[in-house]
Amino acid sequence: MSELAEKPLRADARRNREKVLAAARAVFSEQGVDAQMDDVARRADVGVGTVYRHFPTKDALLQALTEELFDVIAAHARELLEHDDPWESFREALWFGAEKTAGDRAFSEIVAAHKKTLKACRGQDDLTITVGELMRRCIAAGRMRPDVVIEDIPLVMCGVGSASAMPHPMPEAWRRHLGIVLDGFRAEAVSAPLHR
Amino acid sequence: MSELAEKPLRADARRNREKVLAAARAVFSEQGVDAQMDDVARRADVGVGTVYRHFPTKDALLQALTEELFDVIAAHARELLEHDDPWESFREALWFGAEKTAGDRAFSEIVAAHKKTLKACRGQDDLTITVGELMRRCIAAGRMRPDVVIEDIPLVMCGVGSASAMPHPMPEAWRRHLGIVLDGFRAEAVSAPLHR
Amino acid sequence: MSELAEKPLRADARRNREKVLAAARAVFSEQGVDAQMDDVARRADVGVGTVYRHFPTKDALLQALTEELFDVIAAHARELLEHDDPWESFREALWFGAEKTAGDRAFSEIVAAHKKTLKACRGQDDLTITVGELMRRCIAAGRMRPDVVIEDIPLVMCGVGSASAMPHPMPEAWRRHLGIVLDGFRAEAVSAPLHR
Amino acid sequence: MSELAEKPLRADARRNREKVLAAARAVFSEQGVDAQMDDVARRADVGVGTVYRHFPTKDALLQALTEELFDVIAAHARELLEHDDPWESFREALWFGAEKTAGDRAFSEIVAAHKKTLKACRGQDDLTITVGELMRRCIAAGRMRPDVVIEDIPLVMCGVGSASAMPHPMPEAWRRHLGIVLDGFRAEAVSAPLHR
DNA sequence: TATGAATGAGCATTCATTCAT
DNA sequence: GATGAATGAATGCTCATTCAT
Repeated sequence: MSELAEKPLRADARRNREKVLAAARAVFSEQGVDAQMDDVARRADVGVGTVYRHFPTKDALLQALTEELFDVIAAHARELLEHDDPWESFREALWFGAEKTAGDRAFSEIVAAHKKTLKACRGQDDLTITVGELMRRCIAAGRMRPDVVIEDIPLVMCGVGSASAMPHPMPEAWRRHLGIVLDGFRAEAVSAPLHR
Repeated sequence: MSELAEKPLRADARRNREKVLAAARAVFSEQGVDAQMDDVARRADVGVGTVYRHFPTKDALLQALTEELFDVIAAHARELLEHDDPWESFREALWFGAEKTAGDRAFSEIVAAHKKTLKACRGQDDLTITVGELMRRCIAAGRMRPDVVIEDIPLVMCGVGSASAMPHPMPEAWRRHLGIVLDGFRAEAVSAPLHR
Repeated sequence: MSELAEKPLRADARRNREKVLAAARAVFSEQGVDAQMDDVARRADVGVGTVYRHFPTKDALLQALTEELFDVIAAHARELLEHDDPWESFREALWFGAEKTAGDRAFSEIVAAHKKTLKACRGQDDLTITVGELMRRCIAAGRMRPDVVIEDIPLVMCGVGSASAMPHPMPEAWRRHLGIVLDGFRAEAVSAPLHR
Repeated sequence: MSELAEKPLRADARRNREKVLAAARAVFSEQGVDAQMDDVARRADVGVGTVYRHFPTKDALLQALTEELFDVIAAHARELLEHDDPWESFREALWFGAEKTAGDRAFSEIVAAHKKTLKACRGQDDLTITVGELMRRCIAAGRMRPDVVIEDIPLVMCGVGSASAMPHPMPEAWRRHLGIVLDGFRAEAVSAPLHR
């Protein structure tokens, strides 16, 4: 009956797990990875003990949050594999991921790897593969510079994430920036006489 | 004759101040802003008290380190104002700043504003003005997309900085990435028909 | 029914709070305000964290201790407002307060204002008002010199407190002293021809 | 040539010693015994090392300061032994001592014994003896309550000292208080029907 | 001898994690 | 299972004292 043979998990337990995850999402996305476990518990309206029942350590909780977001972004990217226009698919995948990254300070910090290098996770691998594939298609269709590689994506995302952590975050700043950088990824960009 | 009219500062004091700064640079650039003052002292082979004699708080030390780097980068950029080719000047200014940013985890974190929003400092203002001017020249010469703005620079630097904070930092990653992004800033990039 | 509508506070928490207060009372009354938080924790046989859970700062703990004592003294004084003999009431109020002051080095230091000027607290205001009233009655009844003022009381208490902080505290010293000073406050004292 | 066969002490050394003592007097009398050695040095316009050359520890410096004041007060009291009127002599001795105590926060704290119980010193012993003698004369002449003892004096001084350490020190407060307490010490005071 | 930079034990406070209720 | 009080190692900073210059 359960999706996975993991644990049936009583109804109220599952409900609590969701409450904790939601609270943790809210707290960490607002305050970054240095937010405190007590704040998460308070926001979830449960005791810290309950948080620790579902997630053995703070890192585990952060990991779960991160994986969840990677999963969402990866799923969205995967759907875009169906689309015809490779460039638009890639563009939309990035845009969606940026939107999520910009809205989550902890995720930004983790993507930037400045704090808490997280363990490899399925969602991230999945996302890497999918976006890699989207990029391959763009390049194959002559729509993207052939020297853009998958490793470029986190670096772009880091800029997006930092924009929203700025003292005076301008919501539109990262959007404009991303637009420019994506333009730079286009094959047309490199086709111009680049070096004088 | 003296660089600053501040205080002559005894020879051994200056030497120690340099030792502290060097140690702090090493420690914070490796471990980020969360490194401990005791580690700095240990690395400098002095007592903590000595660190605090030269820098009243951890923040002040971080600030000094940051300003120093901004000063170096700004000075280099300022020299480039003399060059004829506006694009190459801009490119070199960014490249130099990126080199410094990539090598300093604490600086990266600060630029990304994920931690410790530092007080405004002269070097940073100077750099902002100078790079702004370099950009204006590029745009005036039709060498840069006119919609690139000074606010884009920190976002790019954040990506560069994150690359070296990665679990398996590939030194060449940020270089390739920066090259691509800078290409994207070029006027030629946007002049191409964007959607065929 | 409940003394305070604040928080019910779990049974063990209240017990620990009392343990902390008692230990703090013991430690600070013996060693003065410079005693350490770790000593309080050790004496209470709890971790420092527990001390800080109940009192956010050392000052807050000291404040609580001080207020508690002021409350006890003020309550006792207030009861004495019921008595008929104004002089005996005043005398007993002072005596009781002196007993408490003499037994508490931190309280003595605070009353003497040599360290940590504490924030105004209800108990102290209450005590000031009540003793002021007791004094007014004495003066009205012609039992106290009319030039004695409420400000004299802390000065007397300071002497009492110092007696017990002496290297070789003689418990009887402050009692004899207080007796003499109180005699000096009596109306009869000043009514005698001062220079024969 | 030198008063004592101690050390001839070079002229500039003596001058420095005086500078240090004066600065220490100023600093400690204003800020109490918790003032810092560095502040003393700064005030004396010498290095800390010089302070430590003349006084091996902070306690030794405080001790010297205290002894000096005790000496001054004791000398003044000793002169008063010549006077005819025993009461006026005693009164003036106390008044003079109170004036000094009120003007010196560190001295007040030390007299109150709340901090740094100082070693016995000649000046203090001298003062104790002299004031004891002044008191004996008063009592013999029937001018002082026979139950007032020398131990009462520090307790009175503590009150005087605390008055000037108060958050809003009223310079006149301790004077009025001392007047009242001294009145209470008079024989006439006790000759009145004291206990109803 | 004077200087003031260097030392480092000491102290208040925080916060991830544990565990008694 | 849930709770939240308890724990205590960790961390930034102070200041009396020492010692190289």
